[in-house]
Amino acid sequence: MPELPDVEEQRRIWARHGAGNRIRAVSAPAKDVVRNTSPQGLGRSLHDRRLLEPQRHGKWLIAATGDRPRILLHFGMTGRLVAAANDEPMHEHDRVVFTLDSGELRLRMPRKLGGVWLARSEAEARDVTGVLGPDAWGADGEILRDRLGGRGALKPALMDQAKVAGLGNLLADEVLWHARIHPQRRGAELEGHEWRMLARQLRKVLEQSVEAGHVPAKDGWLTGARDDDQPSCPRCGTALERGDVGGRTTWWCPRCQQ
DNA sequence: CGTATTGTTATATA
DNA sequence: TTATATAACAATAC
Repeated sequence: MPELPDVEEQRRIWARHGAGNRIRAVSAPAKDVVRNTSPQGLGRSLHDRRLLEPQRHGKWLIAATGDRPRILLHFGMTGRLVAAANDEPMHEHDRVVFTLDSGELRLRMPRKLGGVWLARSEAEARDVTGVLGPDAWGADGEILRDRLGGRGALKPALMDQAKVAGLGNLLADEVLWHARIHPQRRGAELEGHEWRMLARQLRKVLEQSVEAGHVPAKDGWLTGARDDDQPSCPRCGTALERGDVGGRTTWWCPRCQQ
């Protein structure tokens, strides 16, 4: 489930195998995955462009070229980048292929959510991604209170990309569990120390997740427990509670997260 | 067939 | 008006 850490891993792959290289061709076995132009149009715009260092904002990978055209990638639920040699056989889920001077970058994505967009300007990029809040990696207590301190429940706010960018369902639960805050607490009710705790735990969870390239299902983390048959809190052993918050499945510890 | 997950969009409500 | 809540939709594996 590509959230911020997973996309950061894709950014590293693009940086390692793409940056500095020139695009020779673009092909798309699944042409509908190229969203706002055709594969041919993408190829025309990108032909012979040199790839720069890619950026990430929330769950979006922004791969700049030359200076104008940017490639925007969103990985949906199942997408990832694969660096491959030119003669490597295609995988059935390789949806878009960027052929470079050396090797290829392939968007491998079993389910065709997400996709590839072309943006010729900052404004076009914004239209594609929608309004994105500040990236969650780097958000401090001030920013969190400022962005999430509304009257709504905290978890849906955490996942709202316009408020803070990069968190999905798994990370939101993980961070709230670490910070011992109930997912349905209203942002407006939180105290100063809770914002600081939230920011500290957010930083900790993101640090370790970004390093791993995904949210690790490690001991002592909610993600390591939530898929068990009888999930219990890794901290206190209480049976975890499962519910629906903001339309998403949510796990929390009824004892730690009051 | 329902569930799961990422988003977007539309509509309703406070 | 703005923010929030709810539901539908898209895609595909299990």
